[in-house]
Amino acid sequence: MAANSRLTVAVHALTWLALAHRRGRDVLTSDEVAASVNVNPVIVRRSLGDLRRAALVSVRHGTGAGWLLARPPGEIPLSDVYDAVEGPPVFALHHTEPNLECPVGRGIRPALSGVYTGVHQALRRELARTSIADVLHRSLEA
Amino acid sequence: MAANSRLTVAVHALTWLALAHRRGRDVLTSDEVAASVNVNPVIVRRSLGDLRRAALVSVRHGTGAGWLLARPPGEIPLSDVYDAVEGPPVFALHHTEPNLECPVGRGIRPALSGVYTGVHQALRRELARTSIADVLHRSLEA
DNA sequence: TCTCGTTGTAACCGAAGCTGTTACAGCGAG
DNA sequence: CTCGCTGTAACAGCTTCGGTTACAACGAGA
Repeated sequence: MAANSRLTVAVHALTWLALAHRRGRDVLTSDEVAASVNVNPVIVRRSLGDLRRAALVSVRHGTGAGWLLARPPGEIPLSDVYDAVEGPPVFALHHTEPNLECPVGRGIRPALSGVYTGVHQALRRELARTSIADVLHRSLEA
Repeated sequence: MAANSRLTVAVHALTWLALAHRRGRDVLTSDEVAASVNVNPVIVRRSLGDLRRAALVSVRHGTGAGWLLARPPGEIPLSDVYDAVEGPPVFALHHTEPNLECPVGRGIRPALSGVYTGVHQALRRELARTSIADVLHRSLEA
């Protein structure tokens, strides 16, 4: 379980909220979401907490508490979900400074930095092509 | 040091080999490469070992041993380097099977799998736009 | 055939991240 | 005031990664 499943958990939770909304149940508790994703409720709360900070979901306290979508599912691109839950970038530069007496060591960091920025943008652009509504639609037709 | 710097190390090593070749020194030892990247020589050997398996570099044993590029640097796109050294994909699906009694749990895995495949292809397409020769050129002009 | 420098790996350590779990304070509708 | 759920801290277990040491394998040259 090395690779990140955070985006998967967040998308699953949002998709489940979208389906519940379509069925007339706006509010779901983290236990209900956790039962579908099949992870611990605390994981769901951590994930939905990130999404709340990004204003993708709202939370209700007190009796009848739970989570609900803050936007229509068609207006939630996966790139927004990625920005909300994903931390460090895909590739890292050197963790120890390269040898600056070597011409390559001096100039390679800005060169690679530009490449990695382009990769990150391409990744977000690809994720932006799909919305939560798309994921829900494709999940139901399977 | 969470994120992967494996691609960075491999590209740095190949770029350094390319510059050495241009200066008339075809063969470099892993100690020489490690001195520029500023990492342990074993890390370099592990990385160059991956690149050798992908036929991007050749190795010479015995006296005057070391590594040399197996292709002109202009014909080594970073996507090939990525394929050679990078292991698991960027995103992971659920590590525990989602609840199959939920409609979302049943259909979301193929839906997300398609999205992640598209992201992976976009990432490789972006990396393919840059070659080792490009990285060397941009490093020297900095 | 012997020497010697380098490659190629295996084994282990420490640090860091992610999931999973328990525990508990905070909140608010009723 | 009660009660259910949120929000978060703290800790354990697992995995990955870089770092390091150690050693067998290899081959050009003497």
